[in-house]
Amino acid sequence: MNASDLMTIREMCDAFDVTPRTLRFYEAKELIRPERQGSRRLYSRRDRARLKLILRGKRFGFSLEDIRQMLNLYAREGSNLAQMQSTYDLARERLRLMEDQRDELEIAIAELKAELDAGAMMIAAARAAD
Amino acid sequence: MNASDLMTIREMCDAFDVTPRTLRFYEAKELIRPERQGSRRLYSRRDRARLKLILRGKRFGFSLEDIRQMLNLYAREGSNLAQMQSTYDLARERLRLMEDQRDELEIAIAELKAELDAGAMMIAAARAAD
DNA sequence: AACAAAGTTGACGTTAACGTAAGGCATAAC
DNA sequence: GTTATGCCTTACGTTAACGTCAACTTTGTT
Repeated sequence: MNASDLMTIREMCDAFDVTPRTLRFYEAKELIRPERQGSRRLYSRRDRARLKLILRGKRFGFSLEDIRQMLNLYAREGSNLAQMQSTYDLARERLRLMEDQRDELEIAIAELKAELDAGAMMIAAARAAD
Repeated sequence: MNASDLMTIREMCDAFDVTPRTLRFYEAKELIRPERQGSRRLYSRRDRARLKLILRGKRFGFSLEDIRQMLNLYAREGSNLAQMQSTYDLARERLRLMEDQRDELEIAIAELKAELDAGAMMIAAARAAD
């Protein structure tokens, strides 16, 4: 990080634990827009903030396309009510999906555990009969 | 289901809520082996049992390849200790993965909820200032 | 000047689990 | 006999998020 607060692609990769390919990919998908010094990309503080949001979105299970839309809404006019609302709705929907997924997972875990208990008994039986 | 207990592909689809493509795909992947009457597939009780196991495996998050191996182990010699053990190990590993996934999901849900609460307040504020 | 290190732009490859035609028998109904 | 189904095989298409070259240009180092 130099005086003007700009970072090279490698510094970004080290800082956020991503590959150059990933950063270029996000740029191609219009999720970030680093400035250029000649042909080299230089990432500003703002770019880093966006990347943070992107990575967080991914942890939440949003697709890059979802994230792009939310970022654009966010950026265009921070105070547009309708846009904030639609971002909000999107997030709520995602939350429901995540909760459903968690519930299904919980059920599957319980079932698999039961299965394993039964299987463990069968293995023990086979071993005993050996 | 006729006298000999065999079902056509369509009956199978209706019974298990899958598409013909799916059944043929599973067959190509050597997960099921329906007999033929001419070129037509006919599914036996045994095939249905396997399909049940396949679908259950999918709910557990196993890949078709995992499932294939487990079915083969299961079928070859029901009482081979080493084989049962490896199936068991695979299942235990999968269980761990599922539990990890559930935990991460739980965290992400909590984070997203917090985010939404904050967002809700901002929207409310914007609406009030409107 | 010469060479290595870092960055750039294409562009094809990967993975899983099917979807989706396209074109062709075959059997069942009318 | 012919239309209407139903089934068959073959094979390319799909989706997401990058990975993995290849072939250059640019920059830094000695």
